[in-house]
Amino acid sequence: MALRLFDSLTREIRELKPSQGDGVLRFYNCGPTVYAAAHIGNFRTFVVNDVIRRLLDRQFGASHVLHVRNLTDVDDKTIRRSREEGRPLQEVTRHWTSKFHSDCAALNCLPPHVEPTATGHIEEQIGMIAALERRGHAYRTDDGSVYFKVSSFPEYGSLSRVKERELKTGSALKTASADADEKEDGSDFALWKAHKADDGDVFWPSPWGQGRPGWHIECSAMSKKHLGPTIDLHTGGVDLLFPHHENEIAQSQCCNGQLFSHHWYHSEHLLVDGKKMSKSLGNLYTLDDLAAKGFRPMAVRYALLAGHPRKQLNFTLEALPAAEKALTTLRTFRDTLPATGGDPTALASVIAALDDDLNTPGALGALFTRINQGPAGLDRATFDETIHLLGLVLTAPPAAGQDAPPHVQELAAQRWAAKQARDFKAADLLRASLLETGWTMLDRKDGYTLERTKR
RNA sequence: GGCGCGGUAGCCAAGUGGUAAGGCCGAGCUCUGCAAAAGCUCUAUGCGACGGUUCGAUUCCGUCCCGCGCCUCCA
Repeated sequence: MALRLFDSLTREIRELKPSQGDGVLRFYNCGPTVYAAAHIGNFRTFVVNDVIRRLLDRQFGASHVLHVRNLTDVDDKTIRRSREEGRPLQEVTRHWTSKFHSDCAALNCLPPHVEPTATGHIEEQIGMIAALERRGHAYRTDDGSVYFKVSSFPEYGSLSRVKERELKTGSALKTASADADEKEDGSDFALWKAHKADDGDVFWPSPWGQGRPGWHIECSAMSKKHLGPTIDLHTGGVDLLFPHHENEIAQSQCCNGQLFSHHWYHSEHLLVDGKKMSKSLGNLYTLDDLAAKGFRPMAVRYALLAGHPRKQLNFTLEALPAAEKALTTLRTFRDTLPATGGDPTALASVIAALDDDLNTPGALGALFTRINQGPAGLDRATFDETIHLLGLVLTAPPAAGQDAPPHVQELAAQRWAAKQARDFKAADLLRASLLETGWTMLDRKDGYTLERTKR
């Protein structure tokens, strides 16, 4: 079995394979803008990409996969944040980069092999822009900015079919961006942005004067530097399809004179309560928000994988208890398995679902279907190997109740004593008293634990 | 207005031209004094509506209704 993924460019499901002689699969995944804590919608994309990475590792061997995921550490949002907080840009982006890393680790996402930053590749970006200018694909404006001339690239729009829509709607597409006046054409986009007062001390020297790179060029430059001019797979969220990826194709191909990426994959958005997340709707969650409600990151990961990656997934808080329960079932089942000696192909149906355009809900369904047939013929090695592809970690939730207040501890001790004395009437009364304090006593084999009463 | 996606049980969600995976919830049962945990069983004559193609459609085609996303720097 080989991994087949939908390709946004050709709009068909195609097998992934390395295009170059060294057999290395070159994989570029558009990363986050580090100006705030990433929300679970962002993480849907990163978790999905993590599963892709794991499947690629499995298929081609970990040493034959090169995974690059960038950090956007300079743009309007990061600069605005820096100014609002009165802190240097680097300090802000370093902080949120670190937060992103710890969140990724909590979600058990494998780190990419290279994690380049936009500010770390200013030279490369300037080099590409200069090359585009030389080749007649870019032009300067009076304020010292440089724009990509979309009309110079006839294939522009092939990914998003933006041309079709423009032909039909004519002038219906309004250009709302602030720099519209400077552009020759509404579809042109910034490669280099001249320094403005709002940028403060964020600028670099360039052949066009002080300024900073446009957003799209960073991915073209970093991808080229770390993976070469032609890559095998480029991914991101659907919202990046246009204009970001469309612009990347234009820049890279006009600059390098060769195909940019053999395969494009876009994961769909996560909706919360039926709507796209937004602060104004109050339905935007970060991992910390959910942790505060008592949900572990692994439950979030499970919930994110419970929907098909190319379909909008409607996330609700109710999904998390369901995910926790499902993880418990998986863990409990795993513990009944012998270490080895089972059929190594026992879970082939799970892997087949993943290989078939990353059907994660189908894979989970296949997994539970097999589990419901009982443990016979399955061993832990095979089970773990399969679970590893999904990146699920099946450790038990931390024991709750150690922080019970003294009077609760006292009641519990009394009840335990009553039970040992087989005075069940007293024991039941004490259990009722405990419930009133908001705690539940769970009898174990050789003792008991205390948990906050659920609901 | 354009482009794209979706409407499957209380909730979430796969899937197929041949008669509906799975998870959660709920119900019953087993086992533990009780409770919890765990295990077992059950839960859509039905897949937005109406037409069409077909021996047969939830699955293909058409129309309609509803929801969602994108349309210049949002994963």
